[in-house]
This record gives sequence, structure tokens and C-alpha cells, in this order.
Amino acid sequence: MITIKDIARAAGVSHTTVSRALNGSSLIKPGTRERIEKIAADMNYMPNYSAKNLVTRKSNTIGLFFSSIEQGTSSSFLADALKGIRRELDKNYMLTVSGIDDPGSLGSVNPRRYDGILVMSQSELDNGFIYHVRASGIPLVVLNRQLDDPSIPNVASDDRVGGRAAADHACERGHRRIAIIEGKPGFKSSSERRSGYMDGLIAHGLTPNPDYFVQGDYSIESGYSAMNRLLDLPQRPTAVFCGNDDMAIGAMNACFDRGVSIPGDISLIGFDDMVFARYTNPPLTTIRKSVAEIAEEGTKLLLRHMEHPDLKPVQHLLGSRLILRRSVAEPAEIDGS
Amino acid sequence: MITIKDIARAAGVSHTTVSRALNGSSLIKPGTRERIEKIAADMNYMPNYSAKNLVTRKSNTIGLFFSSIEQGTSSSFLADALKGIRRELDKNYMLTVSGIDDPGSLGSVNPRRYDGILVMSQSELDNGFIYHVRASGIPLVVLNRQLDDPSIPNVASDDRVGGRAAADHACERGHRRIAIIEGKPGFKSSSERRSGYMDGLIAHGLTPNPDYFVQGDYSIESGYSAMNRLLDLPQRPTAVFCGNDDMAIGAMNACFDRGVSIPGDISLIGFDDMVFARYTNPPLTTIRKSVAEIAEEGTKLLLRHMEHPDLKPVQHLLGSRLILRRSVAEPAEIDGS
DNA sequence: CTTTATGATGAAAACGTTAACATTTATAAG
DNA sequence: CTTATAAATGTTAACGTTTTCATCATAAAG
Repeated sequence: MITIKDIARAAGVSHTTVSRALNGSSLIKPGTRERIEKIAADMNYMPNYSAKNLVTRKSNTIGLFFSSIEQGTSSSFLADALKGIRRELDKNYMLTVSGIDDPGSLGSVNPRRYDGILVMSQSELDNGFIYHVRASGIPLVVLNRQLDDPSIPNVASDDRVGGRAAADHACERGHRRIAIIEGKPGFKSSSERRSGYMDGLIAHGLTPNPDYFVQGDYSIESGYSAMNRLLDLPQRPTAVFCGNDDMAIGAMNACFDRGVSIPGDISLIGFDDMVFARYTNPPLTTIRKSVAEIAEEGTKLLLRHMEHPDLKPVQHLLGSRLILRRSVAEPAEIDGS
Repeated sequence: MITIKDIARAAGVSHTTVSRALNGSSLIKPGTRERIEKIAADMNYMPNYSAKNLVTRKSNTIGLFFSSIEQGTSSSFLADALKGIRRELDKNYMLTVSGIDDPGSLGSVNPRRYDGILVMSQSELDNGFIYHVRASGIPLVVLNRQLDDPSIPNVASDDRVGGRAAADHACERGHRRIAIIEGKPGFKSSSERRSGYMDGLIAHGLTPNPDYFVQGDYSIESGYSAMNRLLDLPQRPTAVFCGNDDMAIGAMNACFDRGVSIPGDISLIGFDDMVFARYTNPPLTTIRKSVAEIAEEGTKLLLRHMEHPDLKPVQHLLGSRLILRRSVAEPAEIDGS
């Protein structure tokens, strides 16, 4: 393995000069720099990052931590997030990926190991981890879930606005019996989307009906059974807002199995706009939330915080918007049972 | 930041002793070890990995490289792979994730940066990268794609066996006009699956019909248009084997749009068994290939190679098996146009 | 009691960088 | 030509570990 000292010898200069030349210091004569760069390239020099990091007290790596990497939530989640991050991250940063609940995750959170940390959070269960990171002093941004604590930089989608958009749309198409299949209890996204949904209803003069709130947990299966419960109701809803697309797919299947047609008998609205939403049958009207965009924004923010350690934390909510497809129609009957 | 020297001072021993105590050296008196461990814990000591790595000449990180992280192939891919890897990887290894074609990926491949590398490969385009890694001397395992070069450790699913299973199944259900929507040209998986498909046909006394080979590229859209081409044929196939589930979904949509019923008019078989396969309409009969399992096996293999640098490389093909669901039925008409 | 082996600890060097400070060389001003 | 100043390079000491080799106890053997 060749080191800067080898290069120094070959170039007849001191290793310090080599270090400077290779790191773009301004105190090196252009001629010398080029000569050294050439020699380094010829010798196929690669810096030893351990040594570098030891003395600069940086790690050159930023860590991405996921809630529940095991119980895959939306499956394209991770891929989308990585896309967004990589788009922003300087090319010689390393990016590690770990699960928040992986054994050893807590212990690995060490300022010498990470220059910054991104937490892709799904639930309040992650708070323990988040505050642990915060206590360690590593710059941190929490993604994907709205935080109540304004002292932690945070970027997420505006779930409430999204839920509202869904409800508004259903109302505007003439629905008055609009149900919601809620996401996982305890998740901020669940409650925000529900709040938005209620906002929409109320704004259109509707009173939320307790029968029309059914619990899901963001899984396809839960969507399936939740929809079945809705279909068992004496007075079925004419439209259903599902807390995410996965549950909408489950709901769709439940309808299909019981011969209720979408959107003929029941209209369906999802949330997330995952890849498959446009290929369901019928294509799913849904609220688009861009994980990649959240990740991208979050990375930018993290980078800023790494450079300016005492930047004020901000909460950044990205808009979510309605994607019209074909799972929503006018209700068949105007009113009554 | 507290170091072993601080601990040494607090314990009244030399920092060498602390190092040994904390690393489980056998030359430390049990009493001393416990005392030191306690002090270290009390002081909340965390090792500086840069320093550690510098002297041990290890990096404590293994790198996962993906083909085309940008053009998301199957979306759950990444999540599945990470699951499998994490399951095997010792808890204090770091795992980095990068795209093969990310700028700077090539340059970052440095024995001091990675103790081992896992390549999740999809096509021969990755070979440049793979050989670059090989040349660098870093232990390497290529996952997910069968390699022709036996000198590189490799774990993948047996695509040929899978393709064969699909064709066999169609034949056994009585189909004689069986088409294939092929995967991306140039991908080994495409050609292997096709070979298996042909094996199956031939074993059942059928001659492959050139009209029934249509090109796709593993995307949903390509499945859609490929199926349309098939439906335009004067003599339609009664069963279609799709190179992956994404294309099967596209194909399903094409059928739906043109009013052809699955499996009434046409039977459909996919490949991969991704999460959504069981929620399509009808649920998709497909070939299960477990990315997580491949990743897990591959990680084990990599670890072995890291420990024993001159282990013989092996190619490890994991079985793939037919998952029966409801997209296949007997053909409606026995023969004739 | 010595001597010898063995078990536990310590001192010092090394790992490959960067950075603080010192020194040389070139340039400009007198 | 000096001399002062700036530009370019060199020396040396960190950074926090592990490792080699030396030293000191302690226990076993004579």
C-alpha cells in the first residue's frame, strides 16, 4: 500500500507538501501540485481514510437509520430514500444504513463514527433513539414523521394537508358518507391524516360518523379486514379514504372478493402514490408524497447543520398533492340507506 | 472525548492494559479486567474507530453496491437485501450502500475502506465494476446474477430451474400455446429464465414458437405493451410466462383493458413473488425467489472469504419454487385457432 | 532459599495523515 | 545590492489505538 511518504520520496519533496498538494491547499505552487498529482495517479495512490479521519476528527460517513427495517413498511421506501440522499450527498461521503432496532445500533452512535445522522422515522417509538442521537451531539435530521419537538430539525410531508385534500375531493365528488381506514395507532402520520380528513369533512358541513373510523396498521392485510368491517355496516360508506396505498390495495381486494365494484359502488382514495398505485384495478386515486424529495430536502438540511453547528432547527413540511386516477366516482345513490 | 488513556489514568494502569482489557486479551487478570470495564462504562467510553482501524488495517465496514440504484428495479429489492445482510452481519460492522454507477463509486473501492464488498448485480454492465473490485484485492461476493466466471464467489437464484418450473406448470395444466415475455436483453436472468422455459416446453414435446417470444425489459410498462403484442397475434397464446412480476402486472392490466379475463382466457405466471403478487387480481401464480435469502447466503460467504482469504470461490444457486395462486387455469379451448 | 518458568503489566514504536510552527526561497521595494 | 515581505516548502508533533518487546511479580521446582 502506497502512502503520501512514498509519493514524497518519488517527487523529492516532503510528505506535508504532498498532503497539501493533494488536498488543494492554496500554498502550493501550481507546477508542484501538478507534478505531485501526476505521480500520485501513476502510483495509484489511495488515501488512508482511517489516518485522515483520525487527525481531522471526522468520519466522512453519514448514517441513515430506519425504523423497523425488518417489518418492511412500504417497500419502495428505502430505495426512494436512498435516491434522494445520494442526489445531495457529496460523492466521497460514505452512507451507512442501519435499523434503529438493530442490535448495536444505539451503541454505534458515536460522534467519531458519524458526521451526521438521518433518521427515517415512522413512529414515536423511535424517540428514544432520536434523543439518544441528539444527546451525543451528532448533527441530526429526522425525516418522514412530523415531530412535536421544535428543537430537532425535521422534514416530513404535510400529512394533514394530504388528508384534507383526500376528504375534500370525496366531498366535491358528492360523497357524504365517507369512511377512513386509519394507519397504525401511535404513528403521527396516522393522526395527522385523520385530522386532515376530519378537517375536510367539517369544511363541507359533514359530521364525522364514529362508525366510519376503522383501525388499520398500514399493512395490506389490515386494509383488507378493515374494508370488510366497513362492508358489514348496515349503512355502507360510499367513499373510503385509506391511510396509505397498501391498505387501499387490501381494501380493493376485499371489495373484489365480495363483488362490490370500485368505483361503481364504493370510491377509494389512497395515500403515498407508490409505484403500483397506477397499476391497480382500477388505478388508484391517491395523495402523492415523495419520499425521495423528503430525503433530498433532509440531506440538504443535515449538510447545512454539519457546516453551521448552531443553525436554528427548523421543521420543513413538504406539500402533498392529489393524484387523480380512476378509483373515485360520484356516489350511486344521492342519500338515504 | 474520553480515550483509553483517560481510563488508564483513572484505573492506575497503563493504556496498554486498558486496551487489552477491553479487547478480551487473555493476559489480563480477571479482576483487573472487570475493574477496567466498569470504569470504562462509567466514563461512557467509546472507542475511536479511526485510530483502531488505522493500526489494525481494517475498516470494519462492508460495502453493498447496487446496479442502477436510480432506476429502481423491483422496489422491495433493496429492503429485502438489507434484511438478509443484517441478519448475518456482526453487529459492529458498518454497512454502506452505494450505487455502482454513483459518481465516485469506482474510486472509493479501496482495501482500506472496505473489508469486503457485496455486489447486487443485475446485468453484465456491472462487470467492469466487479473486475475492478476483484483487482483491488478486496474480498467480494456477487449476488443475484449468475456469473460465467467461476473465479468469483457468487450466489444467485437458479433462474433456469425457475423458468422450467413455470413452463412445466403451464404444460401440466394442459396448455400448448405458451408465450414468454422476456426480461431485459443482456441480463443473465432473462436468458436463463428463457432457457428454463424452453427446457420445459421441449420436455413436454412442444416446439417453441418464435411468435411467442416477446421482448420486455422487466418494467411494468414493458409488460403492458408486450402483452398487447401477444393479444394482437392471430393465434393468441393460452398461457404467458412473464420474466418477472412487474411485467406480469403490466400484462394483467393490458388484458383487463382489452376485456380478456385471467385466467379464463389467458393464464399468467410471474417470477419473483414480490409482496404484491398475492394481492393482484387474480392473485398471481409465480416463481418465488428470495432476495433476502440470497443476500443472507452471500453475506455468510463473504464473511468466510474475509476470514480465509484463499478459500476456493464457489457459485451457489438457490432453488426457486412455484407458488400456486389463481392466475393459471386450464385452457378454454383444447386446440386450434 | 535460589533458580526457572509463567503470568501480568508497562514502555515505546508504529499506523498514515494533518496542522502548527519554523525555515527557506522568490519577489518587490528601497 | 540589501532588506523586508510574501510565497512555498520542510520539521515535528499530534491524533488514539494496537503490538512488539521488555520488565516485573508470582508461583513452581530444585
